[in-house]
Amino acid sequence: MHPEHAPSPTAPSHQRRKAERPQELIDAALSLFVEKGFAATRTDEVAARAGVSKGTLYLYYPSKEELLKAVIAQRLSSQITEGARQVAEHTGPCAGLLLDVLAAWWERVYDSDASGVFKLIITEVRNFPDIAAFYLREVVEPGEQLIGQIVQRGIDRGEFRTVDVHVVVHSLVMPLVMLCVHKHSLGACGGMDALAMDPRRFIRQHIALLLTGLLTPAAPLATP
Amino acid sequence: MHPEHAPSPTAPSHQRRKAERPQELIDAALSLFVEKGFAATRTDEVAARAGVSKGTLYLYYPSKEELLKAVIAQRLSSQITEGARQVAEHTGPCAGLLLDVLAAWWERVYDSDASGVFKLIITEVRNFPDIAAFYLREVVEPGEQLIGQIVQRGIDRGEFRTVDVHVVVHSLVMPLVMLCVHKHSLGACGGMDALAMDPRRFIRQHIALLLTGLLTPAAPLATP
Amino acid sequence: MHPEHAPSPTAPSHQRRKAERPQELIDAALSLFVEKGFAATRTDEVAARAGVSKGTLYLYYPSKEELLKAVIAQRLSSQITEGARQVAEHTGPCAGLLLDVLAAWWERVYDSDASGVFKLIITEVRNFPDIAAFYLREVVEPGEQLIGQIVQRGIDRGEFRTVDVHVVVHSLVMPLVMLCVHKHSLGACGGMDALAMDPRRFIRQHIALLLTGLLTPAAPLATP
Amino acid sequence: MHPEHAPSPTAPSHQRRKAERPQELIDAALSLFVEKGFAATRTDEVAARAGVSKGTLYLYYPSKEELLKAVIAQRLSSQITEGARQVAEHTGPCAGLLLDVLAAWWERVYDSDASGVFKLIITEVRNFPDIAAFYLREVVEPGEQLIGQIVQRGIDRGEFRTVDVHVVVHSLVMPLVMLCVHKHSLGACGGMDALAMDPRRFIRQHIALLLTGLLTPAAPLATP
DNA sequence: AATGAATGAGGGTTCATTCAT
DNA sequence: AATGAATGAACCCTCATTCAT
Repeated sequence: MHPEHAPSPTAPSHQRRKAERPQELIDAALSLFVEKGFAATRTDEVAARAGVSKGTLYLYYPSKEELLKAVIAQRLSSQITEGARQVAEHTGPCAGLLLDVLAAWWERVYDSDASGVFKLIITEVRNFPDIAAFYLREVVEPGEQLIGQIVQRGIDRGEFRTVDVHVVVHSLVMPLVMLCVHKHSLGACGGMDALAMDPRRFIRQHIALLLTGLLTPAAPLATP
Repeated sequence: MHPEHAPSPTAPSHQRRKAERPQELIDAALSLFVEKGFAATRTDEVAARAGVSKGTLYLYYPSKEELLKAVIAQRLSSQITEGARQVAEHTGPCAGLLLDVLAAWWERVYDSDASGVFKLIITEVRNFPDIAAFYLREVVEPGEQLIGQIVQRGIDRGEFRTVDVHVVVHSLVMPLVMLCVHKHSLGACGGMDALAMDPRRFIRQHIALLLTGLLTPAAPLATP
Repeated sequence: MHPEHAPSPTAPSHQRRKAERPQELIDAALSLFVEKGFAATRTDEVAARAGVSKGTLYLYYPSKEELLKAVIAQRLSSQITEGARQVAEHTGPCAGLLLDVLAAWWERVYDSDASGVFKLIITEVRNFPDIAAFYLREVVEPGEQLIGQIVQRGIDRGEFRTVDVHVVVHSLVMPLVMLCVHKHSLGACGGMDALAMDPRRFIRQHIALLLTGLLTPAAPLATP
Repeated sequence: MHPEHAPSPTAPSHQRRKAERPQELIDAALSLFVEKGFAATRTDEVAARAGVSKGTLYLYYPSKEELLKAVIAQRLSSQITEGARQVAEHTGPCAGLLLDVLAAWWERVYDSDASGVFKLIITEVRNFPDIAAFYLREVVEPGEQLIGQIVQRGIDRGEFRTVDVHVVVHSLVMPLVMLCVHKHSLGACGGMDALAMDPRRFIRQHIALLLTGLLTPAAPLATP
């Protein structure tokens, strides 16, 4: 209808900014919500960190609460799909696959600001119950599915001892999540490095330790 | 001044109530802070749940923030000492000791409302940095000390393989903490039991799984 | 339950103020809503005119809109009952009764701040449709009933010509209402006395003029 | 400056639109101001109802308040002149003239959206005192002049009894104005037709009723 | 000691107005 | 001329804190 106003690669900067605003606001909101909590974050802070005025925020999100939901929704989309691809392609021993998939996924999340989403959910889920169902469906279930599948395959192939898959999955994953949470709580309280260790090294050693308990005596940890 | 109100061994019940007020307020505050977060909890709610009026709260704590600190401080005291005693008395294999100490400590915490303190600290530590130092000194360090000691003793005795003590301690403990946090976040969002498992059983299996990876091939899991 | 807190004639001034607050707030709100309109009146203005702070207003009324409804509701109660009593007691000619009832009712309303309610309803009824039904039921219908009854009695007795009762009632009443509205709109714009006349005199002459048109040639205006 | 855009008798349609913008904006503003009140009407609503964007409104009127003044000013011009012409041409009895002039004028106003201006003035005159002087000079005074003149002529000719002209004028006119106001307040609150009558019929009967009281016994209501 | 009415600073949200395009 | 994104002052309402009783 109004082709002369359609955004295009050569659109004026005014138009390009508009397209980027929602993401800028979500980024600002995520960092502040994780930092201070939802209730303690003021909308002007979010706007200021996104480089706009308070009123502008409301051009894109109708309320602070909707902004929170947008933050959660957009960070949860497709965090799992990448791992699924890795699994599909893999052919070698399951132990190595587990280590690779978990460590790769975790490093991707831990290094990005998506790591804060775990803290955010822990903090806010009881005040906004919609989030719970969403998170379970989008993250918890597909994630457990994925890891559980690998563990089951290892058992079926005789690489792993016969164990409760559910238990193993949680023993593996909980510390990964915990480190993400830690990064944004005690870990962010400068000066006192509570854990006093390299998180990457820890995660790999943690997985290896569990694999040691998991492997049948004969099985190798990785392809020789 | 009012001798007829002087406290006595046979003081009237409303005198006894007075002595219990601080604890009642702390209990009310803890449950609400854990439930909704510090910022989203109103002081009238705390007072109401403690069965007093809003003004009364301020007779015992000078501000909402001081109330928070009192909540944290009183819940962290002497959660560790019990474990230390167990360790001192124990003589058998370290694997059994680890399982006993960890499971006993965890069950005590998980079943009480002290479990909420973990969520509370994760949520609020960045807004109240005093809490960080306090928590590290009172909980994290003595806890790691205690568990680390047992692991080290197992290595020294040849029961455990030579591993990074720090890593093992965190692999062991993080899921315990995580379950406490879960109880008060997703786990409290009625209806959807995300984990779908018995936490007690999980914790024992988790520890056993790690011990399997930890034990030297010859060592027994428990006293034969 | 708490007899020691029950308000009593000898209650402390603190208690007596509390009992008077709702009326003080309604009076303040009525005058301001009539003066500036509902939307253009700020809640702090209402509070200030009532001699309290902004927060106090919300101890008594949960929102500005509920305050408006309270204003309307309390001013409409029992404005009609007094007239009904006069009618019941009267025995003489209907013309005199009409003049007395209408002029008395009108003077009572015109001189009090209830006169502003007419303007308020005209102004706000479309934004708050609840008010319409309430006003029709509490004021319009009983009022028309009352006046219509007198007119009908006059016709039945042969004092008045046979006319459309409905029309007469409205011809009589509309200028009365109009003067009330005028008092709070153009009439309040100091300096320019648009009507340039004594409203009391006008109302009596207006009624008399209509009665002249109403009376059968033989009937007297009042008891001889 | 831009000769290619110079307006011409055969200007393109978007030029003609431009010329109509002020009127479209005034129409939109009038209907909304009457509906919701000045303060409760948002400028985007006015713009939307006029079919333009919010910014465009400010090309034609420098502020919301100036728009209000424009609305009032343009609706008040020349509502009276038509009546004046009728009076000048008339020769028959004054009673018929009064009925014709008043009913014709009233029907013209009541059926158009000019009827809303009465409500608008009642509602806003205290917030914008400029309007008061303007309205009195442009509408009230010439209107009273016109009607008063006819009444006076009737008295002079012996058609009407000797009465207070001022009173008669207001008794005649107030219900006419009131019906206009009613149309846009209670009358617009769908469903409950408070008056339950045909306004045209009422107005004619109202005037006739007053004329009955006004006429000397011998005078006819209209030319035989 | 206990109450709860009162306060007022502060936060979420709206909207008249501006201005780059 | 027209747009609509952006602004920020202002408004409604909340709630931590105080204090008279």
